[in-house]
Amino acid sequence: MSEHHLATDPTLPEPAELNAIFERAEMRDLYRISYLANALVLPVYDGIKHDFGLTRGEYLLIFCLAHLPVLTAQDVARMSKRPRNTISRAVHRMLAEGFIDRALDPEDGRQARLTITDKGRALHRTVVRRWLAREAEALAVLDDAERAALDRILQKLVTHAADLPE
Amino acid sequence: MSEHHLATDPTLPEPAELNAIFERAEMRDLYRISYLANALVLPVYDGIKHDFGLTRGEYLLIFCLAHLPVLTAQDVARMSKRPRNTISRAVHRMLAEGFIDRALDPEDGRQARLTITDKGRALHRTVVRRWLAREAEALAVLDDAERAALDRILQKLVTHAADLPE
DNA sequence: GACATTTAGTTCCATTTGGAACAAAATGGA
DNA sequence: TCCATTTTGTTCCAAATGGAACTAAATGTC
Repeated sequence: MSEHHLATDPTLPEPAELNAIFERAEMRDLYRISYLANALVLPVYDGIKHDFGLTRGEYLLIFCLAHLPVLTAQDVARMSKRPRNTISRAVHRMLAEGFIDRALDPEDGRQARLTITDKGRALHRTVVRRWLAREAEALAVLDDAERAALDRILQKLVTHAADLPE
Repeated sequence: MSEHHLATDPTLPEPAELNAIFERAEMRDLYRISYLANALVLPVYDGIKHDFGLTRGEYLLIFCLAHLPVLTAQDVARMSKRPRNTISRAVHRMLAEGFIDRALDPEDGRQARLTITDKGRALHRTVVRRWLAREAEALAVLDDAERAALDRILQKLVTHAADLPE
């Protein structure tokens, strides 16, 4: 096995050894959460873009409006922690596609009230199936107790994170 | 409270009500994981870019090399589930900055063996403090048992996710 | 009521991003 | 040995991204 590889030692890791980083990372949980978002969530967004032509920000806008009846662009920016200009662009493209409606607020000339259309809701229903399928794949390794624990803990983290600075 | 707002009903949500989406989202866990990655992780990357001029992909490269002694660019792409061209660019910029070294593999002319330099390791040590601080803030709402549970569950999810398609 | 400050939304611009096509090296058959 | 296939890494290009500066409307202060 070892015959004068000194110049190139240590050896390159086997594919399976690459997972060692999950245990060695100093910020274990943050690193894993970030990895999971990449590995689980981004492929779904890729599929959404491929099949429906929506970017991440555009779909997020529809998703928010599918769960809260009226929102301003600012609301969406706050909910998704994304810059306002991204949302602004998404609003105009989703308007053009007929997925959302927009009504100037008669009581505050600055803001506009955004709502989802039937077409937008139909899109949402279709896409949600993909999310649920992906989630089921991902959570397949967990038993019921673990799922319940994860659910409870994530909810705590998420409401706390919403209050953190930056 | 209600005096002829019919044209603009229903009312816009209060800021606190925006969190309702965490409970209404069909793919609760996936949505929360994605949100946490945005809310917790991206601000740290912003700080890294601001203070050290490294993009997310560039820092990830250094981070991987800080935990595994030798890697190819392909290894890093697989570990981080990012496209190879992104890593390729990061390699050359981090070489120019002196954070990593690169040695052509004498046994396989296609690949190059990447290692971290002392300068890279010093950067890593500095940046890790930010990650740990952010993680501590985020996990402050959890008790010890919850942290242990989260740790165990995330490890399960992460190793499973590494095997999922896409 | 005039004026500074805040807030919602948009536009501009430079950077980042990733898919696709590519060259070079290695591998696997026949 | 020869040729098809796979693998590593790179370049090209079009799209997405986000910071900063801006307009317009609302709010707060004197």
